[in-house]
Amino acid sequence: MTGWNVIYPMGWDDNGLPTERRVQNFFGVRCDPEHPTEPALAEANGINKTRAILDSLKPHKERIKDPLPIAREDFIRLCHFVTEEDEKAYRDLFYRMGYSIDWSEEYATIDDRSRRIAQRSFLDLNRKGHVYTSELPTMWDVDFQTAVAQAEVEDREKNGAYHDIEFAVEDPNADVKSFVISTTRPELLAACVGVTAHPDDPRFKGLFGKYAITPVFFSRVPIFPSDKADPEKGTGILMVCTFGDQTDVEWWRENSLQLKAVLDKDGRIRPMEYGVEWDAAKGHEDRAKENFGSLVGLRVNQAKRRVVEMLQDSENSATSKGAPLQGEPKPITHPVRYYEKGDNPIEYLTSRQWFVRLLDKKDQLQGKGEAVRWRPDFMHKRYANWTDGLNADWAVSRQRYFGVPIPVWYPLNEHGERDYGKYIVATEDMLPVDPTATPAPGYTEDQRGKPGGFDAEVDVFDTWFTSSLTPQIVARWGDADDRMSQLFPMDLRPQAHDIIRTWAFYTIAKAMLHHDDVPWHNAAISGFIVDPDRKKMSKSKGNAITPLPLVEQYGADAVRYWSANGRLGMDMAYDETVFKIGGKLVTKLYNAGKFVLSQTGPQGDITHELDRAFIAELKDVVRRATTALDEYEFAVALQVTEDFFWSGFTDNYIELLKGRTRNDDDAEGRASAVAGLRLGLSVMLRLFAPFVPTIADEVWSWVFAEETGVPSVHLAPWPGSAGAQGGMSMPGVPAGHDISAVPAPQNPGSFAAAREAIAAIRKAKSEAGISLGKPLSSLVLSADEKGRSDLSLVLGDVAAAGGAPSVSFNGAVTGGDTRFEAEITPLEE
RNA sequence: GGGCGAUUAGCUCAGUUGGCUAGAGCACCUGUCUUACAAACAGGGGGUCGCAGGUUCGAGUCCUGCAUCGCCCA
Repeated sequence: MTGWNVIYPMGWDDNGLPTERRVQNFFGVRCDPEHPTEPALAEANGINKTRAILDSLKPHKERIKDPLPIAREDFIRLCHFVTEEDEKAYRDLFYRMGYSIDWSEEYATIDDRSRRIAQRSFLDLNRKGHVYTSELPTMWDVDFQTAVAQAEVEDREKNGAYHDIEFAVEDPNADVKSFVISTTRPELLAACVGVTAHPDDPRFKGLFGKYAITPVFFSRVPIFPSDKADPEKGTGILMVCTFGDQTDVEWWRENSLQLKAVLDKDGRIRPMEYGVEWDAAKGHEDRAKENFGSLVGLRVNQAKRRVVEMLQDSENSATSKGAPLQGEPKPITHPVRYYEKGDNPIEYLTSRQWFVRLLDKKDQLQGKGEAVRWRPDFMHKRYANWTDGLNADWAVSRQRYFGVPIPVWYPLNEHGERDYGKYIVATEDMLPVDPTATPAPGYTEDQRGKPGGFDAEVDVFDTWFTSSLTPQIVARWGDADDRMSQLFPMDLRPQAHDIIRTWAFYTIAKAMLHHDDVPWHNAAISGFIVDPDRKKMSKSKGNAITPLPLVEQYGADAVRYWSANGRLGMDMAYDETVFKIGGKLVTKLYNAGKFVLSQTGPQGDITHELDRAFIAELKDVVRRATTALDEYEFAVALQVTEDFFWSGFTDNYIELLKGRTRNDDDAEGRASAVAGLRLGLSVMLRLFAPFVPTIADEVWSWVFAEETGVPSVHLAPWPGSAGAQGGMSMPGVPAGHDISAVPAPQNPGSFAAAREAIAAIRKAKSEAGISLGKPLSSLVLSADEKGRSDLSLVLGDVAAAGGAPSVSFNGAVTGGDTRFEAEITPLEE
């Protein structure tokens, strides 16, 4: 409407765990890459057919209890079926909501272009030295069995218990022969590789440099000082395990401690011979081996119970002073880290992953964050705080199936072992590529898995690795039809505040690493719709609402009206009355349009003072609404428009004109009235068009479409706009629809004065208990000099609207808060 | 523990750089079938602006502290 050629693409983020989980639950299957493909499944062309085939392989009831393993290829096909269904539902909803999306610009993060550009991103990062693969302790979800990134982890307040456990000091000559540590995770005792306390803590100063012996497993571990140990917490001395948390990782690294990985990728205790592969104090080897053996295969919680039992056995003491467990466990609540989509706590496992180097670029990332205009401003703080608190590089590899493959292979040595240092990256011409299906450059397929041959990376990218490229995907970065120079950086990223640390952050990071630029100039951060008690909506709490039933009940315009009331960055309490108000606005627009377009009369210009004064106010409304929209303050624009529509246009201007539009004796005044009404309606429809597009376009279609040759209000020029921008073609503003062509009134206060006068007359009629349409035989207004002067040019309209033959004046209003007061005499019947 | 936001009428919310008697819609009360609209219109009542200090001629607005709620992070 303002003449700009705007791109508004639609992208579907269909990679990732939620899709996989839905497929697993919906079909009763699980992905097993070792499993052969099922030919029948390849024939399936949709959900129903697929279910029938699966039912013939294994009944549904049994599959739900014990999921059917299927090949990766088959699994991915099912993922596509599910995402297609979901996307269809959203597409239908967005159509009904009237979003002006360029549907020809639709893309999905799993489609060929997105995969190609995501892999191109990896190639570029690799070329620039920003990626590396390494075997490191990483946050791991034991249910999904994948690495997760810092951004995907959240703290949850959980019940736990401090267990006080006695350790022995190895040195027989030490002053202190034993000490007690306090831990919430006794099951990690077998992974204990050190003990630490604060360097200034007098209780433990003498121990530093000596060794401790753990109970139950009789492991010899160093005692070292650390500033990070809190003397106030627990007993002030604690065990370091591989790995309980991020601090353990740091202690392990800084002190070159041993690695005792006790947990397997599925969250169970690994088979390992304590006292054989891992040391145990002399004479205790068998005991250590037997104790650990009883834990093998147990889940974390089971292992915890078993270790606590063993800690109650004095035979397992390292000091021969009775049971190592001191007293009863003390219940506490404490924050526990979870993968945001997970049901069991995060564990720190050592595994090989791919990383994007970000920790060394915090300053640059802050600079780019400052170069983006955040709306509202304070949202920038969220970004800055997150960037400041980064403590790990971005782990981008995921041990999942439905995602963009990492385009990498590894050469195998003569023993068939991967040489990770010499990894092979795909070449540009291969993209998109699935390395498990295509041989590495320079190799042939028959060398796959053979000594001296190659082996494919099976991991896929984190879903954010692709969705952080949405500007580049839309701009087709690096493709033959590249549009980067026109579309990058983009103008606006609209998104909610919960994904500043992920979507916004990673998108800024990628734009910086690839282009040393910002991805967009503005970030408009919306709040959430919260339930009437201001609680976050969630499916599991049962307080969530979905838009479609509301669209069906109240109409798309009412739903849009409601959402347009939300201020950027502010949560909005769900309030159904707002839909009703939106519905009333739609009805009112319909009725006002019907009335205005039914007024006929001689053709003519807007010459009357009242009409020009009304248009002058309307110009101001246009100016304020336009300014607000320029600042992304759409709620303000709507409110300014709506206020004037009700109190300026329908309740007053239309009412004041009803006399003149029917006055056969004043052709010029009548023509001016009809023209003023129609221009007013035309402008109001265009101002409302972004908010209530359906009714605005409906009313436009009745007369204006044909009259102007502009078939839709959404193609009509924005009131007061400069016309076509940047080479776009726009229809000119048709005669009678151009607000700027109307001359200024003689007195800018005319319309306001008429409005106040009519209010005074209404008040008098209301207080007299008579109908507002009741004709008057006399109408006397009290007004001061200024009031009389402001009214002088519009008296005829005021008298007609009041139902009086004429207006006479009295002295100024004494007291009160109005300029005008009316004395009325109803006409005798 | 750190950061951010919010707290204004019964409800949902505006209130721009400090400045007339703090506003809107809904709800409530009263009136009106009025030639676009009764899913309407008109009139009216209703607030110690979370609390306590401070700055100022003047504070819903600025400063300090506190309380409550929410979000983000540790």
